[in-house]
Amino acid sequence: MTLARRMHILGNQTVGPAYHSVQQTGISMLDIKFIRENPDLVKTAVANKNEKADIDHILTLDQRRREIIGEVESLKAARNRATGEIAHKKKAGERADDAIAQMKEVSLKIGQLDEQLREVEADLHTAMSWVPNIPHQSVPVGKDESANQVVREWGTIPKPNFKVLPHWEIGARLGILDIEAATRVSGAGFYILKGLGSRLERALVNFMLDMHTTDGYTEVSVPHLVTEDTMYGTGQLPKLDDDMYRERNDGPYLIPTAEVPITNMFKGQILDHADLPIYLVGHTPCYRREAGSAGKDTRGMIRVHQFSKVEMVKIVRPETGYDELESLVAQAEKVLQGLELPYRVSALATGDLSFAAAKCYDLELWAAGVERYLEISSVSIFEDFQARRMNCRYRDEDRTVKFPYTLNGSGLALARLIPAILENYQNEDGTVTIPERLVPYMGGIGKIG
RNA sequence: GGAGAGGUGGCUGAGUGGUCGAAAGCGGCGGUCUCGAAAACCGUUGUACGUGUGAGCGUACCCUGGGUUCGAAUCCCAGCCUCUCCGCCA
Repeated sequence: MTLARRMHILGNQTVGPAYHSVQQTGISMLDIKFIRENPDLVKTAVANKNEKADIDHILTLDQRRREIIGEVESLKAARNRATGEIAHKKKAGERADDAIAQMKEVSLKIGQLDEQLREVEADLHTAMSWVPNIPHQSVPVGKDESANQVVREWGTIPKPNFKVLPHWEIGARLGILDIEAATRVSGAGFYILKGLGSRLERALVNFMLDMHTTDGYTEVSVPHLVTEDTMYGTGQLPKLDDDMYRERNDGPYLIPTAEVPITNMFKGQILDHADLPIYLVGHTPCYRREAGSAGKDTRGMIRVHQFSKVEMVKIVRPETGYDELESLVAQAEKVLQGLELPYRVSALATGDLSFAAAKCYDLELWAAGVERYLEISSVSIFEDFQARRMNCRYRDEDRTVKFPYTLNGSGLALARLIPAILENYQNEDGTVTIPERLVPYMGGIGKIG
């Protein structure tokens, strides 16, 4: 299931905290000016994404905000002038009782207006935080995944002349996957890999990290616990609150993907244009409550609360953004091609697109045992949506400060990749062949069983 | 966990209630000089919001959030973070 679908299931939204540390007047996710000038375009985007942000309410608050600012700032200007005069008089040894008394009144009024402004801005910010990113014009319009478009397929789907066992069965028989033990330890929705199964996961991680770092990505090892405003920065909050684990009530969150800590490394920073593009790759566990998906994919390791994933992140100049998206997809595909696993690439429809994404490709690979396509990678571009939320900028050659584009893509998710290998590389005698490129990473072992 | 010190512009670092968005230096940018470069010298150099067609004008920002005051980088309170020492520990 995509992030988008998971979010739709969540439904009821509660108003989250104010995310003060990132909050800045006027900057939220979309530029308030953009909403002001293109209300209909934004409304259409909200509808196409099956979201329900109230744009008219935002416009009203924005109008009110500017009215108050006009009023309070002229009062402040007057006060600043008077204050300068008072200072002058005091210095000259004169009294300034009248002016001080007068300014006392003015300051009181300013305090009241500031309070009103604070409230309006808090409301505005909350409302803005629920406005999703606008889909790119190339994204197919459609209410759900049925409108997704397959853009290409690679490899041929094998048609074995024997019954391929689902991964949980072959895994159990080979003694490399122990779902029961995982349930004993942690409850439903976990997996334990043993022996060559665990070795296989490690081999895959190393294979992928080696490939990506060879291709110019810098490997990072990041925290799995992050603050609330970090979650806000990449767009998980406020919307996905119910789908994430959290340490107590106001403690840090467990990351649902390495995208979160890696992208937020640049939160609040002004990068130099020479630093761009930034390519990073990291391997972390991903923790997901999977709230709302109870009863789906209950068997095996397809849908679990914790899984391992290699994630790629890019921070790039806006003008290169969509080229970077294509090369990022290609990078994820390269892993599957290296493992000789057949897959297809789909462009997600507007209704299947995640809250923060402008465009997204899913890589789905065929799993012979469960006889269906599994989403193994999601490659997205967020344009400047995340950069705005994080307040991450870069200084361009002309010295102006701009928002970069951010992208990320799985490269890849282990809890989908391992089942695919166990099923697609399964032999009639119940053994599993190791993909050729992986054999060196398996210490020369070419077959399990 | 205990005890101290501290968080100022891209960086270093002054500033302890009043024309302070903030000295100075470094760095950056522009210029003079040069065949070119370095050095030297001169000039310039924050971000956001509001307003205006525009030059501009106004407001806010010295970790964050409150408070005191006619007026806060400067005083008070809370929080976050950093550093040093002690203790504990993978």
